[in-house]
Amino acid sequence: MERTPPHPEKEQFDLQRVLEALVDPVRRSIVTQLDAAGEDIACGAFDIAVSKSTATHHFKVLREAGLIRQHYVGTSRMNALRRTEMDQAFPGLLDAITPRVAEAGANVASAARDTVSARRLQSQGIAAAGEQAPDPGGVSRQLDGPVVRRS
Amino acid sequence: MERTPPHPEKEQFDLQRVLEALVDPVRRSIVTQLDAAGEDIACGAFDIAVSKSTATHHFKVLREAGLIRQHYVGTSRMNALRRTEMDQAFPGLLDAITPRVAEAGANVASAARDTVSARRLQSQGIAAAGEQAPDPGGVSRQLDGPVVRRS
DNA sequence: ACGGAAGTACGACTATCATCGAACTTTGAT
DNA sequence: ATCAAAGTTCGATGATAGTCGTACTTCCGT
Repeated sequence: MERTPPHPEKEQFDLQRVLEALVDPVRRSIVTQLDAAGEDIACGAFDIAVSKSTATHHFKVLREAGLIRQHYVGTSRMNALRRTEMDQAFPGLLDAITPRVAEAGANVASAARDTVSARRLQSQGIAAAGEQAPDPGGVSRQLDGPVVRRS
Repeated sequence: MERTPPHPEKEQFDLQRVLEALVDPVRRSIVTQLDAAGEDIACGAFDIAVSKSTATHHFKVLREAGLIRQHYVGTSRMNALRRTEMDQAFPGLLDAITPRVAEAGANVASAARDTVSARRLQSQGIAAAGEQAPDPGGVSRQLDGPVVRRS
């Protein structure tokens, strides 16, 4: 491999694609973790509750939307948030969906209140990664095997 | 009827729900038109290329996400953008997805570049409402009959 | 050279959702 | 009273996208 996968240019960023990428809780979680870390993170080092193949899919969607930049380091694929470029393309967007850490007198209902919305998560058996999710099933960080799909 | 449908409180706004509402091009177009108009608009007065029943569905999703407020005036259902509340709940979000009208020296790639993404639109036979969409099919504003679905 | 680690690719399965038409309701004119 | 306008509700349908497992590829130690 070695050859870095295709990344869109900043000028080619498409709002529709970006939103489609960000609407998925798992992908938004990836973006959030990258934003919080402030440094590159390997695909396998994320706290997400999906199988490897599914994770690959999510990273691909994020990359094609221009949200992350990927490059290899050994067998590991590192991911970096394309903060600056995204901010230039769609000012305020990442800030809006990134959990705020309690903003002084500001409203409480920020992205921090994003409980990773149990709704679709429950219906698909996804364990809420970080946040304050109730996590009724007790699952929260599987090692290798993906999430059990009830029903 | 008369009785106004259920609207979520500002404190109940959920990022996941809001994003799911905004990811649809038709719904985002509705929000955009409301934002541009600055005043209430009746359901039937929007420039969207879907049938009435589908439109009803979209308005419901927007309302349940807290993006719009609906109330009856005669047989017409008026829609208002809940700008202030949304801005308090998720600062910058609406600004980020609302087409900017060329912002001085700022980057060009703003939400204005959202060509309503032909991608899924084409695949579903949706006519791009406003914007600068190519609109290959020539359809752009159906009176009553909805969009033809090719294949 | 071998084996494991880290991902990717591919095909299959499901659930969701945008869409429509037809039937129904409500309201305001005529 | 009647009618039309404006929406809603109710299935049905079709496409998309998230998910998984298996098989395959690459790279790095040992």
